[in-house]
Amino acid sequence: MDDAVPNLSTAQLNYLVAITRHRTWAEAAASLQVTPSALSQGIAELERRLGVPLFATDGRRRVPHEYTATVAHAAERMLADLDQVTRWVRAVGGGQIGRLRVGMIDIAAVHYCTAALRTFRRAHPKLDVGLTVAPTGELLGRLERNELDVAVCVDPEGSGPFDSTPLLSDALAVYAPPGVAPIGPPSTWGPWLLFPSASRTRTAIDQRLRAIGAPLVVEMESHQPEVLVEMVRLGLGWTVLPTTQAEHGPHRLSRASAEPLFTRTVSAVTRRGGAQHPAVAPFVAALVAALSG
Amino acid sequence: MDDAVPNLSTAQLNYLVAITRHRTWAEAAASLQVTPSALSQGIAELERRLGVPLFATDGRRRVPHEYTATVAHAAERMLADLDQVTRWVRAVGGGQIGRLRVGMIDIAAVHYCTAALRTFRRAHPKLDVGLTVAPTGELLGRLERNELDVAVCVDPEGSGPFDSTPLLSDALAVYAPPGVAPIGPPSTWGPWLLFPSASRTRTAIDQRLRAIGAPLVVEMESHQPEVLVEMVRLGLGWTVLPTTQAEHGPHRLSRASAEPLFTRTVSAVTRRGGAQHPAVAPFVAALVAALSG
DNA sequence: CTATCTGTTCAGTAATACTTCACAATATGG
DNA sequence: CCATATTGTGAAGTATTACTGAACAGATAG
Repeated sequence: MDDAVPNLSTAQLNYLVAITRHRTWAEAAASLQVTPSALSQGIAELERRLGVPLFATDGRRRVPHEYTATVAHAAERMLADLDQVTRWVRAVGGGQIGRLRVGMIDIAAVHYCTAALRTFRRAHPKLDVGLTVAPTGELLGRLERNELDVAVCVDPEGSGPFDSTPLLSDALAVYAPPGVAPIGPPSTWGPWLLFPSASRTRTAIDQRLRAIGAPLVVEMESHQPEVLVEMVRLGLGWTVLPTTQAEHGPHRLSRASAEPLFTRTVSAVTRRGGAQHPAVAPFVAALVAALSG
Repeated sequence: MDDAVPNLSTAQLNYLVAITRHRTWAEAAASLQVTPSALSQGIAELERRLGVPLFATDGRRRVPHEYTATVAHAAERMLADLDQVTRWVRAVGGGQIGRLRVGMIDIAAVHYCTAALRTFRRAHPKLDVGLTVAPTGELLGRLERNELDVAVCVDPEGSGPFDSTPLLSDALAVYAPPGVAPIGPPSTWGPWLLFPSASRTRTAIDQRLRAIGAPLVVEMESHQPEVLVEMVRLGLGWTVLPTTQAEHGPHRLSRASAEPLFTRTVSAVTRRGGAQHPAVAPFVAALVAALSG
């Protein structure tokens, strides 16, 4: 009988995770800077210690079992935990200053948080604040893999292992092309120029538009609100945007209806777990102070 | 500069955890079946790879830093994850049947779930169902350390990394000694024979009794409801018990007040995390079926 | 068929972890 | 005060382990 808890190395877990992230083992080995031989032997050793084969051999190709994905996922989680606590203890115990990896959705980076970011950077000159701008879904994925220390994005509302601090409410409204007047009932609205279908905000938009009976004919999709604004100004269709993005800058749109279609909560989100980068707390506090004052 | 994610072995994490769980390093080394020298060198290697000292040296004694507890806690979590996924993959991938470790509070084991347990064991003859009976707090602790696969206990209500499936509502009522009549207002009740102060249910009982204005003079404490029932029958005082425990068997108590003092939810609780023992789901399903039908 | 990609296997070598032994610093007890 | 046990550390030797490099075998493409 094998030991209750086998003695593995993180390198072996890394092997497994790398394999799930690359199409071939050779590619995975290259990404780890080891020879394919080392990878092969490492996985064999891992299987031996777990006491269970992780890959079946189909001809020359290695095919994972159904349960292998679960093991790989657990390995990924353990490595993320290790990465998190390592960064934390180095920042704290080493007395270092370190690097704070911040993610933001575009509207937060270019509108809501610009001043707060600048102020925070000035207050912590030795802290290297790295900023990544991406949609909410991608930011949450990175947070889960511990590639970010904190993200400012749409609140995940309890889905996934996250803690969130609400920062502000963001209203989204419907905008018609210039010259459409008077505005008819929702059944006459469209066609639409919207965020891409994969986006979380888009899902919410579709839901709300359907609820009020607007036909969902989508002409174009883009992640860039400026593009959508321009297209609407050219009369190509209608759109739904955060009011701050549509009614800001030289070319403003005007609402089809005075009241917003719906509001979403923008929050500061962190990966759940005891060990956070020590600069996260002051950073979130700075955001809260800047946005409430 | 060290690697982003250092290459550790689970043995090293075990060293750190063992040290936190024993008073001296020699004791910890003995518990791991290695020499003190190996432990010392292993910790030194761990510190080297993390790039941070975990223990300061005060004379001859080694004293942990403040942040060391956090690292140890993360290590504990990673080891629990590993243990969990290892058991799971061995049960699934090895085609084994394995052992299901069930925990229950006494009332569930001897009253609510006896029939369901017997039926489930008969339906899965090759599955070794190990049953541990203990108070809720202890069961949750064991669950967190992955010493149990599932526990039937008072619902933790979101505290801790648990998922829970509600099974039933359990009413607790106040019982006076025989011959006390008529029953006066709550301010005349007592003295009390109750569960021990450390118990979760006792905390809830105290809170409710205070709320209705009953004086809290506690004569005796016991974990065993049978003992409390007997003492009340002998006229030594009043008690608060689950109605099913007090009004069952040959020597029944009668309530001081028809309506229960409060109700608690008994749930099937598991440790949160992707990899569960494959028999947990059918087991919980069997409980739900038996208790709802 | 050749060429190239895949993953495996087999040496040989470098790194690593462990035990044994010796030792320094603390108690404990007479 | 001096014995005596105990705690943690360091050094040497040994066994295990992990890696590289080369040779090998199945698969696929031109």
